[in-house]
Amino acid sequence: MSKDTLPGLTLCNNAMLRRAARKLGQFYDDVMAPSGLKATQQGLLYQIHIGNEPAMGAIAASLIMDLSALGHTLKPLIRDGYVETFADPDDRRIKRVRLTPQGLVKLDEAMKLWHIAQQRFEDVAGKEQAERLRAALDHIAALDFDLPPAAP
Amino acid sequence: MSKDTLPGLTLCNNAMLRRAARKLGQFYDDVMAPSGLKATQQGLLYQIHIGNEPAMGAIAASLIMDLSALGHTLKPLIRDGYVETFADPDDRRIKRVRLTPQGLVKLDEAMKLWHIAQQRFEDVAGKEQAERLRAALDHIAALDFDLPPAAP
DNA sequence: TTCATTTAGTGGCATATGCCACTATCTTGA
DNA sequence: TCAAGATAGTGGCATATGCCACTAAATGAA
Repeated sequence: MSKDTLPGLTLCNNAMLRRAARKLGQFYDDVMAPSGLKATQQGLLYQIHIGNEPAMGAIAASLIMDLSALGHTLKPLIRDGYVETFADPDDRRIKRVRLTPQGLVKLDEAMKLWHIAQQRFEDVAGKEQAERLRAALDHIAALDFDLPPAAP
Repeated sequence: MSKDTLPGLTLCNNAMLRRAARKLGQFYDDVMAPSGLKATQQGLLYQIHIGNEPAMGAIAASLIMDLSALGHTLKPLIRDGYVETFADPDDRRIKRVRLTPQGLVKLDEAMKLWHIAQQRFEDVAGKEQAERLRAALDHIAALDFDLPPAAP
């Protein structure tokens, strides 16, 4: 196969996913910029908000994110006073997370912008398509890629 | 609306996209680990390979990636001797990129692993579904979110 | 030709994410 | 009860990505 006829990156599921994520991330970030939050941060604040003072591990699990990555991502939000953590009294290994009052205010502000971005996306991409896409992405996130171990 | 009944993050197109990207990225990275390349690096090497000594701007455009981000991402690959750059003789602003011989060898090695990951993904997710997903993602990447300027 | 404008990249700074080694806690089995 | 093993997070290091200010080079208009 000559190099000139090689298929592009459109064949790689992972590459396409990342590429679309960059595109959409830029758009959502753009719209959210006035709040001073990135879309990822807004999403994280929201996840904390809807959780019941969730443990870090629980947040990481629902976002399918490495626990240490979550810790890093949380740092600027704690530094800026939007989030605070406290040890679970029943198990001091567990660190729980909650929004501060300012965090709640900031989340409200960010959610307004999020709605704008979300609406604009669905206007452009189509509401049905967006819904199907989210379902497909949720499905992927739930897949199990482990090879079944040889049954004993 | 009570906090307990708030919808989860499954409603945000961007959050779902990032979440799926983390999941799939972890899987592809896992499979590619023996090559010492991350999936992103393999994708970048491939993109350089199929291009005709592409300019940095051209690569960034096809990957929908910030030009400076591409520059950063390229650094470890240059440091490890897989990629080299040279100024375009006709326009010295332009910097072109190509694989070194070792880069080509490494890409071959990585592509073998990529095929395994890709195959496994399509086994688990379904070949048809994967194809539809890639098409949907490509569609999103091509969208234009700009609000139409008020017609003069 | 000359200077303003546009184009292509770079470098610095900041967030996003992951892996690994290590610490602090719980849990459990002897 | 106590030591081995499992759990939850942290910190360090590395890559992934973006924005902004700045430089170099080409283009275009006066």
